[in-house]
Amino acid sequence: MAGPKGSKYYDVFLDYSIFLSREESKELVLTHEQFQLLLLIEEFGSLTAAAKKMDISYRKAWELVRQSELKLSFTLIDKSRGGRDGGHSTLNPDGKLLVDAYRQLRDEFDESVKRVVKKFFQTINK
Amino acid sequence: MAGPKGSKYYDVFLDYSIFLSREESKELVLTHEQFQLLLLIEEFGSLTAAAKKMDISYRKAWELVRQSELKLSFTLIDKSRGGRDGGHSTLNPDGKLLVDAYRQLRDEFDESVKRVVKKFFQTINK
DNA sequence: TAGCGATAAGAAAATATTTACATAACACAA
DNA sequence: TTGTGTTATGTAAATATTTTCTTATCGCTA
Repeated sequence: MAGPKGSKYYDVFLDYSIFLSREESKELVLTHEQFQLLLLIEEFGSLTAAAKKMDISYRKAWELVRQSELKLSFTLIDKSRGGRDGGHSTLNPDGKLLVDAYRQLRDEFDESVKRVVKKFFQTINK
Repeated sequence: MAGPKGSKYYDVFLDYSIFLSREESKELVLTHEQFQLLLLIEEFGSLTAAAKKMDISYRKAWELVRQSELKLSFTLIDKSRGGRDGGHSTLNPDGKLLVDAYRQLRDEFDESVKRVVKKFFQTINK
């Protein structure tokens, strides 16, 4: 999925999200949304810009970052105020590592999705 | 992740959820929670039992099923009231196919997670 | 030194979600 | 014909989340 025209699954897409959680308590540590935000911060070097791209308020984006770092108990982002451009936010080395692992997993997942979807449509068309 | 003792990622787990969405509108069609519910309905043959297992109210579980079928515009579950046991809910052939695809993807994802996590800890320990 | 654009953060208002409650139908069995 | 356990569904109450507004700080630049 997405399936071929005429299939029940036309225009429907089998998708996934990646997140971090505590193994024992199952508490969410980093949601898919928080990962997306990190990717956008990396791309734009700005929390304001990332928030706009995600179509959420700056206030919410700021809270997402705050919660990410609070839950992990280490920082992911270097932030600064003032200066020529008003300030910026960039991933620190820990943030980069995490985002790199995320990207690797995403790439592997994308391949899995393709394989399984192909098999699915072979099955329902037999 | 979960990482080795002493690692920043000790007790933290890299995880995922699978869902269905509309390719163009990005509208959610079947959430992870709805997939979980289908799995439990398959296992127990009852919406009431599945709701209890998921620790949500019957009312909510019923709404999740209703929305699933509404969004897909075809049914996934055969439901009946009355009878010896009061009634039951079971997956119909479409429901079974979907749940089977879900399980296949889940199995492939689990392997991917293992691979990537291993690589991650090789990286941060070098 | 005034302005600009970004981060920082509290608080209230607006929305959305979830739970709780209530009532009913259904079909079998005792 | 009454009881039992399930599905069916509307409504109100309770919670949670998100947005909006506001005020502040920071450091370069004109």
